[in-house]
Amino acid sequence: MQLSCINFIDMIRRKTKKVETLINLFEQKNEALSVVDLTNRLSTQMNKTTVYRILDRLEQSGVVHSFNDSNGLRWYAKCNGCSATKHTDTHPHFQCTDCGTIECLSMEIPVPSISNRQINSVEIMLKGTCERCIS
Amino acid sequence: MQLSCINFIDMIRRKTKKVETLINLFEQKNEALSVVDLTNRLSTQMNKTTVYRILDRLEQSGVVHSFNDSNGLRWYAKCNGCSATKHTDTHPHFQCTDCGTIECLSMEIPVPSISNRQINSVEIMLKGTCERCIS
DNA sequence: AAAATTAATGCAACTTAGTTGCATTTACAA
DNA sequence: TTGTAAATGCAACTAAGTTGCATTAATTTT
Ligand SMILES: [Mn+2]
Ligand SMILES: [Mn+2]
Ligand SMILES: [Zn+2]
Ligand SMILES: [Zn+2]
Repeated sequence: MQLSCINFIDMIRRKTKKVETLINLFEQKNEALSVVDLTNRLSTQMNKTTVYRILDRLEQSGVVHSFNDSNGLRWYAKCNGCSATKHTDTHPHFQCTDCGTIECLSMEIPVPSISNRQINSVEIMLKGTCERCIS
Repeated sequence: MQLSCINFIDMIRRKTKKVETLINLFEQKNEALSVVDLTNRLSTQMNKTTVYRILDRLEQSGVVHSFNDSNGLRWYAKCNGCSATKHTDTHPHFQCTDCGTIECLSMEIPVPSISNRQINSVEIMLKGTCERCIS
């Protein structure tokens, strides 16, 4: 956990305090974080533009990857084994329609190829009710 | 083609000229249409608010379904065998990162269930280069 | 250590997709 | 024809995300 965090910092240009703050949030749980949530939670510590830019840098470094949910909001989740040059972690996500939480799933979902088309990435979002909201 | 179009109109409350215009656009190709594109193309024929509202009604009627692409734009595509009460057509989509076009795919991609979670829908987006842009 | 360079940040203004309220018009039924 | 409910237009609004530019902080060079 702590080790991978250090690896993360190695990938980006400057390991500032604010960058560390962002990375630590992603280390805590195996959940994605929405930018709206992050800018709110960090509003006293840094400007929202800074949040956007740090997330952008983290993505380019292969630390996190981004996607949009069906409400049009942008989310980020930590990558597993990606780098600045190789973004290969395309795990599926699960969003609870009750609480909005997005979990990162470790399952592999095989996708068939399509003739005459080049598939570069696959985004899979399962939607339903999460463990907490189901009971 | 023409028959299914008539079925479509039966599902919604009033078959106005503008509603027919929208439905006809979806009948033409097996491609999804972005709301931004639609409001632009129809800007001389109807207000953008009307476009949004008609699409909303068409979705509630089971004529089309909506989703968001990774650029945060909302898209609509025609449903296959859905109704106001049963939205079961969850076909995957393919978006070309060159031209932006989104195709509806007829393939079935099996998704495993997750313990302690209720999966209600699955959204799958393949990204890459389409037939036209690949050559 | 001081100066020079480069990256990171804050702030305000901006862009734009999508929504809302309300007045008006159109469609349909009584 | 009259009454009622749905559909539409228009303007104002909301909010996520972006951009430009001045300032600050970190790193490198001398
Ligand atoms: Mn990744
Ligand atoms: Mn459907
Ligand atoms: Zn939940
Ligand atoms: Zn293309």
